[in-house]
Amino acid sequence: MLNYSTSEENYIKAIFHLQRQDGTVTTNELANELKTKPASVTDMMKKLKVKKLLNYQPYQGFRLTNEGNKVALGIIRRHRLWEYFLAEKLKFSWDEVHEVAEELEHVSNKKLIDKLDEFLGFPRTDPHGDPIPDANGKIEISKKICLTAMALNTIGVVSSVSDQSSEILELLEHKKIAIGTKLEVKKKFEFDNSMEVKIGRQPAFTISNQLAENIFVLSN
Amino acid sequence: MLNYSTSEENYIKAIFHLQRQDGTVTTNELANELKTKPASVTDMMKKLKVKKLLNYQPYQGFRLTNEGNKVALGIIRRHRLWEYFLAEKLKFSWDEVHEVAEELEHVSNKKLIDKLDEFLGFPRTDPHGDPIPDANGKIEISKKICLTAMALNTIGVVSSVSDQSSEILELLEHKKIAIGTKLEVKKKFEFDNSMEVKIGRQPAFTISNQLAENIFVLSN
DNA sequence: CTATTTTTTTAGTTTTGTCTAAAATTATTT
DNA sequence: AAATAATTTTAGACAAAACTAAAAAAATAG
Ligand SMILES: [Mn+2]
Ligand SMILES: [Mn+2]
Ligand SMILES: [Mn+2]
Ligand SMILES: [Mn+2]
Repeated sequence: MLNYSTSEENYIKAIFHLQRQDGTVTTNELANELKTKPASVTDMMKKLKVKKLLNYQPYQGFRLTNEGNKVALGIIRRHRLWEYFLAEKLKFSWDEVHEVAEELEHVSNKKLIDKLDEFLGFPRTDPHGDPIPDANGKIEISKKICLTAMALNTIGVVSSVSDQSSEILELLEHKKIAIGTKLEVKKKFEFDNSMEVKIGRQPAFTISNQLAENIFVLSN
Repeated sequence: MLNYSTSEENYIKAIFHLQRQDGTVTTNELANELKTKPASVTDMMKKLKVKKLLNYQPYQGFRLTNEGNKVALGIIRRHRLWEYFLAEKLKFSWDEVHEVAEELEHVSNKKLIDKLDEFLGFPRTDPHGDPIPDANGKIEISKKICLTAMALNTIGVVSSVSDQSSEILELLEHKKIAIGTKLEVKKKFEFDNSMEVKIGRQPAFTISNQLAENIFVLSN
């Protein structure tokens, strides 16, 4: 497998994540995700097309080819293994690991990553509950669902929070919700899509729809 | 402390190492070390001068400023900590670690490196016996000396080999010399600067000057 | 079905780091 | 000390990755 620049890798990974949700990815979407300008995206899409990582016809949006998906899974493997290493071995907290892994993921030495995987005991998920692809690029289907999608009276373990702003962290701290917290959904209100949840035997409390949309749990 | 590009860091580190030996470093020396062209070196020297990392007057060679030395020690700290991690935790052999550390050293997140240092138990030397600068950039003086500089009948522990070619490794393997081997110098010959050495109680054997110049030991 | 708005692409620059070829400077011989 | 050789710098070009402004295409509204 060839080697790609840091910039190319960041584009490839972003496309991979966006196409999970949207099928085909658009120029503006990707520019927004990578905090760059649409013109820069178009330039890179031409490059990735030449390298056969991308299906792209002008104005038609883009998807990764099979080869592109393989490359993306390699980057995600490196990212998540480093996240696990940082949290588990270096005792970083779960909200600090992403930024550092964003750089470490670009050191692409196969032996390094496979030995790291072994050293870590072949972990199945990263500190956010996302599955780690194996050495062949195989990845389990994520069991994470959004809090808004949970059935009533079922318990889920908080595994990740999509927004990483300090505002959401402040609110989560106030509500005593952290990664690992067990939440039970007791009621949902049609009017504003707010919900009441419980932690263990404590009294139920209310969560707004905006907050619930950003909380993901591993269910039963 | 500011952030520098991978390319800048590679130049800074190379100057640091060359000036240990030579006092002031020349354009050709550095070009040769970094496998680049003299014109590229001159360009970069101008940049590093503007950033006040370098004392440089055209045609006069260059030296790092105090600030430049500090930056270099930070890079060397990262490099050697990663080398230690690769050898000690991931079980890389001593001749494989350098190449990977050459990339990892450019991920410059202070917390990452200080936590890594702690995780590793604050090691004092890397797998080649070279001292690791502490978080403040303090570094012990290396006790490594060249095999050619050893006194007769003293024992030294092989700690590094400056050449890393497969040719030298083949020869070292044949002579049963590895990192950690205890060598005793028994005789030196003026004619070709070859020497006779012993490993433990085994019979003495001959080492050429070219080979001896590339072997470094920690003595008593 | 036009007209307007939004999205995307193109054209032309900029910055960083590299290179080759030529010019300038310094070092070494004779 | 002048000629020659070696080293270093400059000038000009190029590739990667970004940007701004303008043009082109697609989507949406009236
Ligand atoms: Mn990244
Ligand atoms: Mn993650
Ligand atoms: Mn390096
Ligand atoms: Mn080393």
